[in-house]
Amino acid sequence: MTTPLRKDAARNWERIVAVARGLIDEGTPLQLNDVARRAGVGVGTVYRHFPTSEALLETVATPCLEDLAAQGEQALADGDPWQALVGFLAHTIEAQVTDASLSPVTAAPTDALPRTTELKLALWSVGERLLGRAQDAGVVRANLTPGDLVPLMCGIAYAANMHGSTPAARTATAHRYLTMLLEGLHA
Amino acid sequence: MTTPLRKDAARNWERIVAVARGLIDEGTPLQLNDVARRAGVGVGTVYRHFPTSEALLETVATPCLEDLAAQGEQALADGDPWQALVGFLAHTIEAQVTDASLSPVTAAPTDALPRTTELKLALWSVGERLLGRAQDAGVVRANLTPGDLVPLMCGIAYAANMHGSTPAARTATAHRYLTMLLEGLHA
Amino acid sequence: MTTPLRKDAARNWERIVAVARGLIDEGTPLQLNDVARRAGVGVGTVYRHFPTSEALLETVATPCLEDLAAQGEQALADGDPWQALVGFLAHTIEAQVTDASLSPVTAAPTDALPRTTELKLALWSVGERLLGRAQDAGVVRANLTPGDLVPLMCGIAYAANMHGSTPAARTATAHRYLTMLLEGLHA
Amino acid sequence: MTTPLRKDAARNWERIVAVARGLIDEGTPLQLNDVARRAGVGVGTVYRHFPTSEALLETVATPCLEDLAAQGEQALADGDPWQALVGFLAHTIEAQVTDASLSPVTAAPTDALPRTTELKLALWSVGERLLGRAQDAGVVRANLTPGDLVPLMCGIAYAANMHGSTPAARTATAHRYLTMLLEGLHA
DNA sequence: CATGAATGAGCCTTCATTCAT
DNA sequence: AATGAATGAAGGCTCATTCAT
Repeated sequence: MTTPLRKDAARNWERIVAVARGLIDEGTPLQLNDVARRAGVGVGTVYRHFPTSEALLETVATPCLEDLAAQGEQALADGDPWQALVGFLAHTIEAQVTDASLSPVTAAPTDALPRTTELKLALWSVGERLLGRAQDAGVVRANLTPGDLVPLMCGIAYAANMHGSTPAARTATAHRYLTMLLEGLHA
Repeated sequence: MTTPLRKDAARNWERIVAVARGLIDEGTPLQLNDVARRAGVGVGTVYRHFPTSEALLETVATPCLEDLAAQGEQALADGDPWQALVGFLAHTIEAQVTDASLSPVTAAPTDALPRTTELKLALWSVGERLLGRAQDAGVVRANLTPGDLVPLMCGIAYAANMHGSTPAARTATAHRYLTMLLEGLHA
Repeated sequence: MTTPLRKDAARNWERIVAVARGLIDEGTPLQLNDVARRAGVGVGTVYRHFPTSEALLETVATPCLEDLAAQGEQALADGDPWQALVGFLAHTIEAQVTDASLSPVTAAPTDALPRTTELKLALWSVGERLLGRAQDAGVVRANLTPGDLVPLMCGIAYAANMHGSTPAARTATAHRYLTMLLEGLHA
Repeated sequence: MTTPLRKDAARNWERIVAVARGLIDEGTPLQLNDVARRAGVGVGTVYRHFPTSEALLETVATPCLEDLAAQGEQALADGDPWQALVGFLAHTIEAQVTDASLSPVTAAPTDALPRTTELKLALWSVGERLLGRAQDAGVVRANLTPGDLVPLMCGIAYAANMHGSTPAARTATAHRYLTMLLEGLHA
């Protein structure tokens, strides 16, 4: 139940997040001073909205995480447990490879924003359920546990990022690696 | 044709590398000033031996890389192409997961020491030959290329590090992930 | 269109420039750390106001350069072309000999502040016009070009500084040397 | 009465001076470590021969100073006092403009080597005698004192160095400036 | 709420000089 | 005599964070 922001405060918030998004996309390290300057806003303002750079980073990543969670929920409605799981995982790594804000957030052992923790849990839970369904249906081996999903997706994204230099190449490689892995898991 | 170091210089070199090894193991960032202080040596001495922290890092990583390369060569002598490849890859991720100096060196697009480049190339070449043999023998699918090996090993190590907190757990997980992947690649 | 500084910022700015002025006068090399300490200000503050020591040096020199430029403009109003030129040149070397911030700025092939470049150009232009008038009036030989003025003034200042140790002696010597030179140029 | 150097020591001495000469010519700052490395000699050796970089610099400058002193002595034999003085001064600035080791030595208020002091005095004395002869002969105004000669030559060299970028241009300019000055002094 | 000036710890690096070998 | 490793003071600069305005 957050108090709605004043109109000008909201505008600043938007600007800051937009600038941060841009910096992350171009691989520039997130420095709050820098963000403030580019957003045409005082440092203090940035600090008020985002006490740490992690908070800002997580804010940038949030929409993408929400998207993934939503897609996971939809996947649960899919009649084919195998397709549902595979589709969800494919979405996941694609996001990881495409959106540079994701890896650091996923890898961080601790979160700056409660919302991030919430979303991570949600994703974990969706994965668990999708995996459970698939294993119950006998289409995925038993030696894969819910806790493996996130690390494996991150690992594949990491590998794909090492391999390819253009976003397109990275996406293609990520899918290839995912397929290899899934073939080893398909029962 | 490196001139052998004077005895005192050698002692300092050893100390510095040992301190660096310790810092890396405990996850402390490698700062040359810090290294100097802990090694009980002037900053200048560290800089004389290692012009950059990358050079020091690579020096720490070198023995491990040499080991891997040697094991790879031995694997080539193995009569079973599948076992040879699998064994080599297992050694590789185990090293990555065990020795914190390895990942940054492997991931770096450029090397500080020529020796590092040499070793990386050697490892790449060994991997290529082991993979080639296995594919020629028809035991590994064709959709895996030599260029995939390094990224995949790094990715698995990354995943295993995310998953487990103790070295032992990480090693076990890494092996499990490798096995999953290999099952998908076994022809 | 410079935004006027906040009151406290302005006070720091003044302090810093004052300290720099003092250091230059006593021949101490300008080191921003040192300036900060003496001004009772954080290093960062100095760096915020003056990104390099050259910028600070030029800031110190600016008022003097502005003065010279103004005097040059006034000289252009003088009815006697010879007196106008001589007067301007006399002011110039006097300044060079008196104010230690000037020589390094004049000698530098490149400027840190746009304002400095502006002022140098203005001075060059005034000199050119004064010389042109004098040559047109036939009171100065033709073998002197506008480009000679700055080097010659600097050279005379340099010579006067070598010769005398007290400011007064240096000023006197500078005038004497200027006179010698002008006698060789008077037509 | 210096003890003659051992043959190898002499060879090192030569090498060091030659390297220093080169560095000065190319405008590189004289750092004894650097000199040692380039000369293929230990730092200690350089320090043994030249306790400070000034000593080395002066050693490099010495032959040129000796040359000037010799030319001054010859000039004293010239029947024409004006020509003798002018020729000597011309040689002097030409040397200053051509040989980068000279200005710092001439400008330094204190010398590292006794030989340097000796040579400076000799030059001063020659100048004084040449000037005296010319003033006695009534061809040079009285308002020029012996103590002015060195500063003026240095000042002209300084001016010429500011003006021209190639050695040839600098030499030409230096002569032009000298001529201007002499015209003002010719009686 | 917003601003952005100020802070200063902290890291990096160079270089003159010494001294054990 | 020569060597060159070692030293560490000294200076340069950045950046996360605070707080007066």
